Amino acid sequence: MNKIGRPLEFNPELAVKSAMELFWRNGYEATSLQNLISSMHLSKSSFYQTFHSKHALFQRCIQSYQSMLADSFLQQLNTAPSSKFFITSVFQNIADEAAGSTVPKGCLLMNTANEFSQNDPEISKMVLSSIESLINIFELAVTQSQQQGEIPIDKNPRSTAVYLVSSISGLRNMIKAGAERKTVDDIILLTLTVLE
Amino acid sequence: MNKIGRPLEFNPELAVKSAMELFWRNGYEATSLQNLISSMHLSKSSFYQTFHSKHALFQRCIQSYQSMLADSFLQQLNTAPSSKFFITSVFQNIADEAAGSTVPKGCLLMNTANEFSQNDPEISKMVLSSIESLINIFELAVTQSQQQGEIPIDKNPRSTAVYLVSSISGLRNMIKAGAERKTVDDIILLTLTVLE
DNA sequence: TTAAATATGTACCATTTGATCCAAAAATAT
DNA sequence: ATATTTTTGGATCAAATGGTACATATTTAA
Repeated sequence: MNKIGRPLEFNPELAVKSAMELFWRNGYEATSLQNLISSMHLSKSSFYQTFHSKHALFQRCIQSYQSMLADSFLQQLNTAPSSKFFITSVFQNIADEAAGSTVPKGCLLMNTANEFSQNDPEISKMVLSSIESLINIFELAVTQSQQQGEIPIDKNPRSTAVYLVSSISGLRNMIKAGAERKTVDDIILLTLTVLE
Repeated sequence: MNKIGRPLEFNPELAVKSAMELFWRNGYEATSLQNLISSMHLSKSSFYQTFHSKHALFQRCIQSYQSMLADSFLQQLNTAPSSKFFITSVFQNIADEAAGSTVPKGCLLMNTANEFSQNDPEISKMVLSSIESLINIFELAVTQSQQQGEIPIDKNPRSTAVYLVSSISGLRNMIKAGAERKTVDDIILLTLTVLE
């Protein structure tokens, strides 16, 4: 199947990525079409022809975010010295958000859950299933870590994974709220005692 | 000092309360002036004369929310059979959000931290100090509970309080995301093991 | 009863919102 | 070179945004 007609002057994947950055940083409502087409470097007509609507683009961004995050986690898990090391390093990386100079963005999935709550069925469904897939990764990590003798065998992997994801969400909230580094470290310390 | 002129036809306190409900449920951006004056039952001119701007009203709502929540917590803490009972019942009450038929609203303070992140200095400051005051209540509860012999004396009250607030925030996020009741219960169970 | 003070309703404001339309430009395949 | 296909820029859209102006209504104090 050959391409016909004038080719795109922009990279849709890259455009989605910069849109995702905007939504991630500012949320759905607070991101205007102007903001989007400016940072995506495309015209309004190209925008609508390619992405159909702000809402549709947002869904695409959520999916892009979810797969980006899942890939990153799985890669980290595979290359970590141990599965428990992976878990702790996830928390440590988040803590660095609190120390960083840039405005903390949190997690796009949780931000979206927060902004939309259950008011947009389509979005809700995507967010929930995305979070579910992240939970699965942590469940895998916990199970592996138990096999590696780092986490007591009596802990339920699924429950532990859900707890970790919930904790991460809370931690990022605290960071967004402006919690100091010490506070963040205290939270992480206590959170991880559950794995012992 | 006598009142002069035509008296108000509405109760400002009550109006703030219904505005707070809206902001709580939908967030700042997604709540329009139309939404506000409709549910507050007042005209645009009365709105601006009394509350000056959407932004100013929002700040007032945050303050109202914070004192409402603090009062409620302190009252619950004082009437609870034990301080640890207070802590666990806070989590149980939140869990009921997940079972309830209404759309979960989360916590206005955390919702706001999430929506604004660090982009509005005035709001940020208010949110952070409000959260701080909630942390203090939990710190008091932990200290009392330690004196009552329910929580090990080696736990740091402040760290534990911060952990609890962070956990609550995460839990409410999960509920907003649509987590099932069983998932919510699992999270709570693990979260509270830190107090043992 | 009159003057001062305040509240209210209506009309209005510029700006921004997300979205559409269409003519012109550009690239490909034949 | 031409027909086809597609992109692009700019004009335009109605609706909604937060906010203001002002004349009118209503109440109080003197």
